[in-house]
Amino acid sequence: MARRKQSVTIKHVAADAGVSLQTVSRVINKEPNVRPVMRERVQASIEKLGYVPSIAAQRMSGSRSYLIMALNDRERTIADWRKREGTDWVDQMLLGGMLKCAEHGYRLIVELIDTHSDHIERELLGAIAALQPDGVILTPPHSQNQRVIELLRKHQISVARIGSLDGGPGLRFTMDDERAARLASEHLLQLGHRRIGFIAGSPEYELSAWRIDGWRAAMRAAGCADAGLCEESDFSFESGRRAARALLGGRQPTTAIIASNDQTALAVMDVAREMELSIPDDLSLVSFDDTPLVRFGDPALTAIAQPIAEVTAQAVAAIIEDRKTQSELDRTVVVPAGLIPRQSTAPPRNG
Amino acid sequence: MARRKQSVTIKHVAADAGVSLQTVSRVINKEPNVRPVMRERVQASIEKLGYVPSIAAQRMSGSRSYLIMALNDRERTIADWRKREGTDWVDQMLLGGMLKCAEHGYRLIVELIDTHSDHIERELLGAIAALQPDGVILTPPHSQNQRVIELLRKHQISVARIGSLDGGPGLRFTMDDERAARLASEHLLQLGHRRIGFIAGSPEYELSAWRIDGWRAAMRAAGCADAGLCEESDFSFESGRRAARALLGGRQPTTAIIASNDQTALAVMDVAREMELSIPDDLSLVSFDDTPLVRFGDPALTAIAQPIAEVTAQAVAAIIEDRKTQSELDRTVVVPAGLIPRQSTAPPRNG
DNA sequence: ATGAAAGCGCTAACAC
DNA sequence: GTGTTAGCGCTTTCAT
Repeated sequence: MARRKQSVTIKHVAADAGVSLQTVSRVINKEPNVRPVMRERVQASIEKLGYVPSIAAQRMSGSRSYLIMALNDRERTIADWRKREGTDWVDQMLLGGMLKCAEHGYRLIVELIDTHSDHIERELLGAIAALQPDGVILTPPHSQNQRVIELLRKHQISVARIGSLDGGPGLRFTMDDERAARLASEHLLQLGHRRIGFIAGSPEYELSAWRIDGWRAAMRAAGCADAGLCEESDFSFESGRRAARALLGGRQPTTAIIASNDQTALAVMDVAREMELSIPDDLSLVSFDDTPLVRFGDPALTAIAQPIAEVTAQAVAAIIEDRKTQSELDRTVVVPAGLIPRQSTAPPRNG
Repeated sequence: MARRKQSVTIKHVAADAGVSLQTVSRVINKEPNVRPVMRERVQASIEKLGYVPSIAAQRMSGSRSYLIMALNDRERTIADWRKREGTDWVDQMLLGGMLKCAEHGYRLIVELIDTHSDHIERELLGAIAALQPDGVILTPPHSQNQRVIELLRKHQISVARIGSLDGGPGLRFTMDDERAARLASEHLLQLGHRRIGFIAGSPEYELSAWRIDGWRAAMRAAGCADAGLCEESDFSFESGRRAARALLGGRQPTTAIIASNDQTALAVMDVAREMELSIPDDLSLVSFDDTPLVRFGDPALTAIAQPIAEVTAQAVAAIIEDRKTQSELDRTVVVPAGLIPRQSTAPPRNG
């Protein structure tokens, strides 16, 4: 197969503008030490010839690949895609990430890695070797995986971690899950609920603990007991059902439940239906994911809206900035999630 | 900034195996003219060192970039992502496309291009120059854009077109929209409907006409009049409402409607609600998209399920095959969409 | 069947 | 400020 060559290269531009390759390169990369006259002349040639640098070539010689990898848990992501229930985590990452990337001539590329695999390092190394991304955006649970973080650092790849604060210095992003859980709890407390159950997410996720903290803080601030009102889940529908039955089945059933994601929230609705509990009359419900099923279901659920697009956009921006900066960035960025009240929360019956 | 180098390169493997670079390259690319002994020796070194070729370097020298671009309409895609109503077209493309790519060491990269822009060629040229993809998967309406197809052909990029048959030779994929529309119509005819309205999609889309054809064929085969029963839309909710009002507002309202996508189907539900028509008692409804809102709404809609993941997987496979083959491929692949009966279709009241 | 050499498009380092 | 040189990791071509 014939060698496929670039139609317009930096050489063409250099020839057309009557300057050296290096000057063109400097203009492309917005480097200093180019007279405005030259700069304009080169820019004109670029426009005229419709020149766009090859990112492969840029990567080969320079330090940048103009590629940012969005790393997601393979199993969960594929399961969501297959289920087709509208979970749009990846879409929101693309929305925020791709657009921000485009502003800077970068591309976002989605990559799936097994979380529980022994050879997670091998998998990741493969992706790194193949793509050589300038940066990686880690989502839970990868964002708290020390082996992953270490590996990326060793390869001098900028890392933005979403939903994890442990794990050393770097770029950390949270949606302030603790505050979000507090908001949800306070919303229910204000409606008059006292026995508010909490379905925690998988303990493998750092943010699961934050959410419990927020709920517990709110409960205690209001003088409510929280003992026995927190049930664990693994974010799955089935584990949500188990948790819901535990919270609703006892002698003192909760009058409200906060579920750590959409699946467990739907599970609560399912159990409530079985028990002939009406939402919100007999039971109030808050979902920690604002997915389509949650928003457009009957009743529409009060939910925590996580600004995933915004967080991803900021993560991309931070990575690009990190590339330019000499010193390694070390900061935490908070893009708070908000509460959207809908029809699933109301005062308790005997409130 | 320091030059960031590959940790394990083909050189390391060659040294470790005691062979030339060339032999390693041959093994990587599964080329002939390597003795089994050598091949195994090299494979062992690759495994041992965890070597993975750099796709940037592969692209620089060879003819392949191991990148496949999935091109989507920018405006529509971003609108869907922002609306957050669960449209999962891109997700399904990723599901089918990424996994198939992974099998062959390829990556799928999503790219958004304006459809109505004058400088669509410039945009596309930019993406081509930057990424130099081996292949591009075109979705409607790009898949029928002659300028786009021409441009890609000129750059020797394999093209797989989904949802377009016009536009010359190449790899064409359809979900047999005509048959799908026929299935939907026959389903309603069998239930006893005679006045079945059809909300067509945007006439800019080739497949909109196919669907009309399928519906019309079924109607005529059943001896039903179809005059005045087809209303145009642009796939938007508002245009769906207009179409629904036209079909339901006259003296002889239709007893069933087939809507060309989820938005127009939801619009029909909206209008039906306003007119106090019950679905399916007063009106049967079929949606041409099987999105979450359609599946989990109340009532759950009878829908055409489009195998987007499967089509994309096949498109990826065809592109990769096309790269290997000398002769250019020219064929049409049909991955038929199916009908999923749900609660929105029933015999007409006076049927 | 295997190896050596040239070059893809670009940038870092250094000269001027 | 600007140009020159070397080389990134790999594949192609050609020689052996």
